[in-house]
Amino acid sequence: MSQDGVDLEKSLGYLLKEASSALRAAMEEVLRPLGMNVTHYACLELLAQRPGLSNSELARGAFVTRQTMNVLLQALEREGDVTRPAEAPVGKVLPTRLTPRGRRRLEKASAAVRSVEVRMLADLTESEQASAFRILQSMIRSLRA
Amino acid sequence: MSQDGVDLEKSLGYLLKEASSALRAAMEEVLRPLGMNVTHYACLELLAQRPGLSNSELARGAFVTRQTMNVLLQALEREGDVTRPAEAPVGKVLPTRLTPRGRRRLEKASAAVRSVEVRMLADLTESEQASAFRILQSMIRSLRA
DNA sequence: AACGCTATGTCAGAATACTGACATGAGTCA
DNA sequence: TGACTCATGTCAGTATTCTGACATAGCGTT
Repeated sequence: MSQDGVDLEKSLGYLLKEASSALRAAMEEVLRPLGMNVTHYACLELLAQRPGLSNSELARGAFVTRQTMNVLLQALEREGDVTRPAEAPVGKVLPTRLTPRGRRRLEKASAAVRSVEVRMLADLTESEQASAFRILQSMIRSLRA
Repeated sequence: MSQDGVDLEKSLGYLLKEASSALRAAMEEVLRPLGMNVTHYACLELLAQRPGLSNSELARGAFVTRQTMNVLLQALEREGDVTRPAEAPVGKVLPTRLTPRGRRRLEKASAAVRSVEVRMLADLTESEQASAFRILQSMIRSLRA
């Protein structure tokens, strides 16, 4: 910017984008040494919390299309971080699971990401964090309506 | 998701991404009928607030690389929404300005985007909005540190 | 003046994510 | 049962964004 610190009438929408962008950059930075990117990490984290998620469900959870998630899953499968049955147990849905190797890689990544989040919240009180939680959820609900 | 509404231990980071993603989707939706996307709009809005911004400055403000912003500016120039001098008045920096046509297109887009933001904040009180402002700025500051 | 350092605009190629399309399976309803 | 709708996994092609690289201009220090 030609003149910083003047942040003239920044809207909440812009601030939201700015914060999200800064968070993503910080995450990419700590994940790169581990050979991961954010989508990569999001996928493994989702699988740790909800084993057996399908490709489409993972895509929605990581905010990408199911085609994009599919190529990521193929790569993760090739590297041995996740497994999918060769045939669908029911319907066409292929439930995905972490392998022990994937779980180990996720642990390191989780620690790195947690440290970023801790830094992000460093100057906020408990009650401010609770407010942020409520407010963000309200925004999401209203936007989806 | 296989089971929605259970939002198990969602982190603030995830919520931030979720809100930003929902906002972007909502913006794309209202901008599409106007033949614009979000980066498109961000560029014009920045130019309205700070006429004469350079390519690199616009890129930083819209959270893309300067290469990406450059191709966008070339398109905007071709369509007659912005103008850039053929030669740099000083150094290599090419100051960009809105044309009357660009200003008119921006006005419609601004109205559409504002309506989205109003919807996003519909269920929040004035003081909650002020809290959101403070909190997001704190997060950004901490992440950049 | 001369040397580094940084930032800019731009070109080319690579990587990444997307849109479109298809066949298939589950669920619904008449 | 049959028709319809919707969601899934996947393939192909397109579009978009990024990384790498280059020449150049401003700025500060020596």
